[in-house]
This record gives sequence, C-alpha cells and structure tokens, in this order.
Amino acid sequence: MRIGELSKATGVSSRALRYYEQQGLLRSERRPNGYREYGPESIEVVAFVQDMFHAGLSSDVIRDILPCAWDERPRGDCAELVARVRQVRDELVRQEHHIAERRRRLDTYLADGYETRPGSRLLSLDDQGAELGRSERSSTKR
Amino acid sequence: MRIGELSKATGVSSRALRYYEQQGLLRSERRPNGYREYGPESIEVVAFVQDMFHAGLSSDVIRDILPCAWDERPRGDCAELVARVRQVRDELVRQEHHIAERRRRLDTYLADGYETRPGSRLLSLDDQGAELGRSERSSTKR
DNA sequence: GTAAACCTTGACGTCCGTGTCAAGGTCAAG
DNA sequence: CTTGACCTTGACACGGACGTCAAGGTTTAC
Repeated sequence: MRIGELSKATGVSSRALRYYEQQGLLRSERRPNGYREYGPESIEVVAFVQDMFHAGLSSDVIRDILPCAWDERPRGDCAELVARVRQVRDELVRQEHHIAERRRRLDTYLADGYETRPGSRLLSLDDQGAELGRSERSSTKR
Repeated sequence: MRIGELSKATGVSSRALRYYEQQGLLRSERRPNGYREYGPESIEVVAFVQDMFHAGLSSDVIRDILPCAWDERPRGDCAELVARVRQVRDELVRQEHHIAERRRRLDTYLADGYETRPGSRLLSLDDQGAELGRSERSSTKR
C-alpha cells in the first residue's frame, strides 16, 4: 500500500501521514524507489491516531500510548499508559464541568430577561459583583 | 491603577493586558506619561474576559458581547446583544457536546479493563476490530 | 546622581497539526 | 519520447494567545 492509497483509505492527507511518521506515530517500509510501503494494519493505526487527535491528545501523548496498539503484546508497562490516558480523560471531564458552568452562567445572564428589563446588564459593574462566582484566577501561571 | 497593579490584581500578565486592549477587549486612559491608567472596574472586565477565554471563546466573539459589560447603560440594541450572547451560549453547548464526545471516545478505549485483563490491548490489530466504536472516518475531509 | 523599578512600542518566537508550494525522481500508458 | 499521475524531501505559512527581548522614557528611593 502506497501513501496515496492509505490516504484514500483513511481520509487523512498524505502530508498528515508523513507528519505522523515523523512524529513516531506511524511506521512504513521503503521500496527500492524510496516510496513508502504500508501494511494493511496501518489503516487501523491511522484510525486510532485520528481518534486520539480528535480526543484532544497531543502527538507526544499518543506516541506514548501507541506501543500498546502495534506491538506484539503489551508488556506490563501498559498499566502506566492506561493511567495516563485515564488522566487525560479526567482532564476532559474537568473541562466538561468547567464549560457547563460557563454555560450556566450565561444562561443566568440570559434568564434575567434582557428583553423584558432593558436596564439590566451582563456585568453589574457598579454593583459589588462579588457573587459572580469566578474561580481560581490568581493561579493562572503557566 | 497602572498596568502592573492590574496585572497583579488579576493574575494576568501585562503583555496579555496590552493584547486585550489591542483586541478591543479592554480600555485604558493615558496619563501624561503615556502610561496606561485603569479604573477599578477593569478588574471585573479582565476577569470576565479570562472566563470567556477559558471557556474557549475567541477574541472576536468576546469583543462582540463585551459592550454590555462596560458601557454605561445598554441602549436598545440590547436585543442584538442578547441574540449574540445566546449564540455564544449555543456555542458553549456545542463545545460541551464536543468535549463529551472526546471523553466518550477515550472511555471506549478504556472501558475494557486493561489492568484486570493484562493481555488485552488498546487496539485489537489481529482481531476484527469491528466493535471498537470508531465513527465517521471516511468523511474526514477538511 | 544613579540605580531600580516601573512603563512604552515594536517585532519576532512558540506550539501543533496541517496546507501548500518548490524542485525534483519514478513509473505506466500512449 | 512525452505526458501525467504518483512519489520524495524541504521549507514556509497559519491561527491564537500570548512570551520574550530590544531599545528606550519616567518615576521613586537613596
């Protein structure tokens, strides 16, 4: 299977496939031409990688958990990797709650009837603004 | 209030504050020095902007909904603004679904008990792999 | 007077998955 | 032989929210 076929088979561009290889996410043999040659399992691997990208994981993380996917048998250390994936999952859960909270806040802004009470505002700047429920802002270090 | 104080008060870097101003998210007067001067309400504004950034909104969107937060009184055009906020709310709902979807994908890969069944793998390459619950891959055109 | 701590604008760097162009090599069909 | 579809590596571009450095001006403390 050459790169164009794999591209068509997976819906992922050739450029992206070469990038995956460069990132250590995808393997290929080489023909005497220099052309890349993929086995059929590459379709599964690319699918998995795409899933992980769509799940918001970075190349680094995917590279770490990927040996579980294409090695013969996972050898013990898989527990660590699964733990890592679980961390990412938990992070997503936190983001979920976070965004749900924001939405609820906007819903509150919307619920107080802007069209019925034209004097109300999004932010009560001349009020205390103490009950706006903002979170850990002072810890915005990166 | 000068920029350094506002930075300390909000936990947002001076660079970021200037960026907010450049993006039309934050206003400042100027002292004869050229130094920026902020009123105390800027703390609220910055907090709000941070909240919105953290919720995943872009500068453009925040700029659109922000007039409700710092203008004197919303004057009549509030209906438009409410519509805009409602759009943002819907956007948040989409993000919520998006993240929930990511989490579900990870859950799918995590669900089959890796630590209890040490022989199992993330991807069943030599199995059929048909029940792995991957979704619309053939339509991954951008 | 001079150091330190602030401020200014401007511009380039970062990350990351990918698009896109450049300048070529390879191969099958006509 | 030529055309055209395919492949190669290399390199630049992007968007977004900043970090960071440069080169300077201002204010405060001693």
